[in-house]
Parts: sequence; structure tokens; C-alpha cells
Amino acid sequence: MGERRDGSRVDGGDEAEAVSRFVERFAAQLVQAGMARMPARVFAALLSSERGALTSAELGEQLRVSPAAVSGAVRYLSQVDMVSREREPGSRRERYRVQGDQWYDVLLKRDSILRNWQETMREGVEHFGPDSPQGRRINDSLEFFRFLEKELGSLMQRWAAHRAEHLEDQGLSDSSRRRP
Amino acid sequence: MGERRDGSRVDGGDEAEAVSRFVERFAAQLVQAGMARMPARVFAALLSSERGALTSAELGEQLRVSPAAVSGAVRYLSQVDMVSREREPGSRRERYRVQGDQWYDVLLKRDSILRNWQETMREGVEHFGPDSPQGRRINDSLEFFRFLEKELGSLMQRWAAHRAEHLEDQGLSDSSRRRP
DNA sequence: CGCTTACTTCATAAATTTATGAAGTTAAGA
DNA sequence: TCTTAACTTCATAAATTTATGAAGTAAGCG
Repeated sequence: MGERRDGSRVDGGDEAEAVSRFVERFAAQLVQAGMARMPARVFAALLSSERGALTSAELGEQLRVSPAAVSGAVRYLSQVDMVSREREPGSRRERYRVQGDQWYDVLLKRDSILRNWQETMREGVEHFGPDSPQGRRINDSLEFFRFLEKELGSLMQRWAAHRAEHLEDQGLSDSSRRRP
Repeated sequence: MGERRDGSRVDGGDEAEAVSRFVERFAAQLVQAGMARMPARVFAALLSSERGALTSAELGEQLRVSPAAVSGAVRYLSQVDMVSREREPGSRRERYRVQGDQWYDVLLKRDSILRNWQETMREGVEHFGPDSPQGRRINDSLEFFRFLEKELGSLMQRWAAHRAEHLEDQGLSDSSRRRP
């Protein structure tokens, strides 16, 4: 049964089209959540590929965009650690691979953003004074973020435990391949 | 000591300028998190105002934007329940007020977005089949979001408890004023 | 009642973002 | 060493977003 290396089947472009629909739909939701369009599409395509990895040319073909666009998207995605790049020795082709724990990482990253917010709010409270109406109001927000940060920490620990448990059952040791 | 109704002081535009710096800085961080610029600025300005409420004209003056821009931003902010509108009887002026628990609400809203993602991913798994590499990979993501949704639920409950406790101590019964 | 003020809506101008083609860089293979 | 393929960079064109002015609507006040 003729499969190509991007996971689509030769028999029936219907399959390729269905995959594309899923990719675009999922990408649209990532965009809605604040991600730039092209990185979102690339990421969704990788997630939907058989091996979880595609070359620049394959991505360009599936998404119908220029190599330049792929290059930019992939640069962003590796900066934020959502894909890793692997260069196969003996070839000029580079492969881009989705990590097994992208979401965990994304959430961890949010953590540092939270801390920036807290810093700004702290300055606000300091400026207005903790007993001014403004100071108190901003301090309330600050309190929520402090709470959130603390909770996210333990939440992530619980996830790590949960994940480890389920990974044992299935053969998904993808995480051993993390970080170049 | 001469205070104006936007909370800035007549003595020394330095104060107004310092507030503006904080407003713009905080707004920039909201933008970074995915919020549109004008709603972010309006929200930050309200948060930094003495009463936690400003009129359209006051917002326009402080942010140096047209009434039209204020109108658009405020429409968005009330749609997502981050500000409430109150029309003082006997005046055409409308006041826009920040809620006491905006962040809680924002997080609750994320919850429904999470569910949309899950639906899309479920379709992906179904399409590829749960035993295909793609299906398994997407299912892993799905698993994380399921976990997250569950955890967010209990997290919010803990926050509600935490908040209630601290509100008793201080006189911050702002929450009694929620929702028009 | 009509005048006036506060706000909204909508077409459009301005600014920003996004993806491209073309030129440049690096490294494989002959 | 030279050729060529794979990818990157950069200036720019296209598309989208954002804020505006002008015209419109509603509500207080004389």
C-alpha cells in the first residue's frame, strides 16, 4: 500500500485533503490562542505527520508556502523549543521534529511570563502606595498571579508523575530524545 | 491637595506621566499575552484609576485616542466581562469599571477554549486511528489537555477559597458589585 | 419639542504584520 | 576545486489590523 514519506497515501488525494483540513483547523485554534499563523501551521503539520518529522521541502509542499516561510516558522518554533532540528549526516536535508512534551514546555514558559507581570504589578503597587485604592486593586491582581504561579508548579509535578505512569504502559519513550 | 477625578494630581504632571508609564508598560505585557492593543491600554488605565472607573472622555484624554477607539475597546472588554458599564442616572456619561475578579473570569474562559481544542484533537485521533503514530501522538496531547482541564477546575476552587479568606480581613467587598 | 452632548457606527487612511522572490551562504559530492 | 542542492536572509509587495473622522442615534435639559 503506497505510502509516501509524509504519511499521506498515493491512493486517493482524499486522504491528503482530510489531513490538510485537520491541520488547518488545528492551526487556526493555535492562532486564536495567540500563535503566529505560519508557525501554527507548521507545528500542526508535524503533529499530523507519520514520523512526527518532516523536511523543509515537505512542509512547503503540504502547506503550499515558500521555503522562506518555512524557514521563518521553523526558526521561531525551535527558539521556543516546540520542534527540534536534526540534520541527517550525509544529506543537506534538515528534519524538523515535534517534541513529545511541547505543551509541558509551553506551560513552563508561561511561568516566566507570569513572573514578569508580577514584577510590573509590584512596581505599580509601590508607585501608588499599598494603601491607595489603586495600590490595593493592583495588589489583588498580584495576589492572584502569585497564587497561580505556586499552583502551576505543583500542577506540573503532578503531570510529570501522571505522564511517567502512562508512558510505562505504552512504548512512548519519545522523551529520551529531547533537546539536541 | 488638588486631585482631579481621574486620580491624577494637579500639582506636577510628573505624577500623571508616571501613571502613564505604568499603564503603557502593563498594557504592553497584556498585548504580549495576546490581547489587542487598545483594550489592553484601556484596561490598564482603569486598573490604575483611583475609583477603578473612568468615563469615555477621561480614557480618551489619558490615552490620547479618539472616542471611537475608546468605544471599540470598551465594547470588547465588556463582551469578555473584563469591565462593566454603568450609566449614572441623570447623566449621559457612561462609566466603565474594572471587575474585582477579572483574572478569575479570564481563566474560566480559557476553560472553554481548552474544550474546543480537545474536540479538534479528538477528531484528529479518530481520523488517523488510535493505533497510528499520528493518532497516538495527538492522543498524548489530548491527554495533557484533559489533565489540565481537570486541574484548572480544582485550582479555581482553591482560589475562590483563598480569596474569600483574604477579603474578610480587608474591606474589599468589590465583588458584591459584580455584573450589571 | 428642539437643542446639545455623549456615545456609536462605518468607511477609510495609516500602520503593522506576513509571506514572497531573489540573492547570499554553506556544505555535499564529483 | 567546482558544481549544485538546501537552507537562510533581506527588501518589498500583499494582506490584515488598527485607529480615525464624519455622520448618525439617543437621551438629558431648557
